[in-house]
Amino acid sequence: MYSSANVSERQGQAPSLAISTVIFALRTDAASDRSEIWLPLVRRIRQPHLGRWALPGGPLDGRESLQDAAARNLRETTGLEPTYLEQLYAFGGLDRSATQRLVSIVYWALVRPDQADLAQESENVRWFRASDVVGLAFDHDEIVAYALERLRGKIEYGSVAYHFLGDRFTLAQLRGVYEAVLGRHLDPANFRRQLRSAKDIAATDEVLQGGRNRPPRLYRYTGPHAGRPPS
Amino acid sequence: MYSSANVSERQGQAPSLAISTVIFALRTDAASDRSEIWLPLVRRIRQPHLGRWALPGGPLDGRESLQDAAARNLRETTGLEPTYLEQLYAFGGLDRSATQRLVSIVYWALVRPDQADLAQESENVRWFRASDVVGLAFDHDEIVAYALERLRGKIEYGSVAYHFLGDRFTLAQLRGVYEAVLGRHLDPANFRRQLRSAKDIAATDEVLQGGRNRPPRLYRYTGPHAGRPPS
DNA sequence: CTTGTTAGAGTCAGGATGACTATAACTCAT
DNA sequence: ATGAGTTATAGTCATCCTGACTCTAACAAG
Repeated sequence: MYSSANVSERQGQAPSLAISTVIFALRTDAASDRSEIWLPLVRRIRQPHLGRWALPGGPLDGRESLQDAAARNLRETTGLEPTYLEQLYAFGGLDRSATQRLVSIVYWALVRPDQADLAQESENVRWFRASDVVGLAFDHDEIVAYALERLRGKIEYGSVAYHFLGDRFTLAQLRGVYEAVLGRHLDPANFRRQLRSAKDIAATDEVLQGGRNRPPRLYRYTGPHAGRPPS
Repeated sequence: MYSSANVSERQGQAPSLAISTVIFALRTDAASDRSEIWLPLVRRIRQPHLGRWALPGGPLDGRESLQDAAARNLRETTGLEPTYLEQLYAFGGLDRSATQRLVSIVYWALVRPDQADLAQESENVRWFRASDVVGLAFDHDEIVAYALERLRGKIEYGSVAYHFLGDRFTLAQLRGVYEAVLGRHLDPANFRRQLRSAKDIAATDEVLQGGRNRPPRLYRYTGPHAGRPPS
């Protein structure tokens, strides 16, 4: 038995506070040539849930802001710097962990495909298709599901989609992001029309050469570049 | 000096975790007959910020879920049971409190006017117009501003407006809620048309008697009754 | 019974949306 | 070189939603 703590023993203790981060990246499936959402998970190297996959995270250090701690999760598991990082939700149910009362403040990040290709994989860090994750440690299954739900909600309204892509992108690539997140096909012509009226996207004078069809024009995102609400 | 703690001394300590709650209620201004957003604040009875007004809240007890702690804030300051209670944001900046590293998970609640009339006021609990609050303890000015912003965002999209009202209400009353939150005039005819297509609102066969004009029909909200996302 | 006020229905033009068609520009196989 | 296949990009058209507005109904107060 890895712990003798039970509910009555830990009633008086102050809850532990941890930060976790859901890191979403876009990967293009080589076979179908369609974009998909992936995320990195880390293998737990201690009890509870030893050996199972979990969201990157750890206890909150007294010297760090919440946002900084989430950025550190991102850096330590993938080697990447955050381009989009926002608070998702604070999870604090009584039965989240068998060994202690644990409150987790969860952030979510978006990284670009060129960054995701650089990210290290190892024995204890591996990338998974977001639609495949199941059987994670703690309540992390539900947290990932909730993060995907929020991602879907945000992409319709706001400006998150661009943060999945590099600074130059084609409209077909951007449409691929929307289709991957929303899970449905979008009409290319109508998609184009909508984005011409979107004000923080601008056409460049370059086109993407090297494809097997008519070369598409490259676009640029000119809006605000990071999502950081209050501190 | 109420504390000798400084930044370097508290670097190693685990952050304290507290729950606070922003409680919004609707009050009808007798003079202009227009609805306004009010909220109760409590006077601090200890350092830091002794004597200043602050959001109701306190440290998180190990036995309570986050939601339960927020409901307790509501109950203890107003005597009310929650009808709408949702997590707002977790604030964890390094300089929120001068005496300790403090992480606050903030909830927001909506209460109906009939409930707000029952709520006790006292020497240390008083209601304020939301647009007037300034000079609160800690960073609570910003928290209230952020809560109002979220309220505005949610009311356009979702079903929060009904939770400000009783189980029977006229369309003029509901429009008053929207106008108070959004801060602008809405056309009565267009507002009516939109709500006829809203599916979780149903007309009753009753009308409100006693006014000085044509008696308006009463409506009922039939959708889900509380906002509780994950735990 | 007239006046003032709100309730509630209806009209109309403009803008956005989804489905669809047509043409342009490129690569590749023959 | 030429035609087939594919994507880029523009345009059309009917429908729905929205804001501004008009009109009538139903009450209270004088």
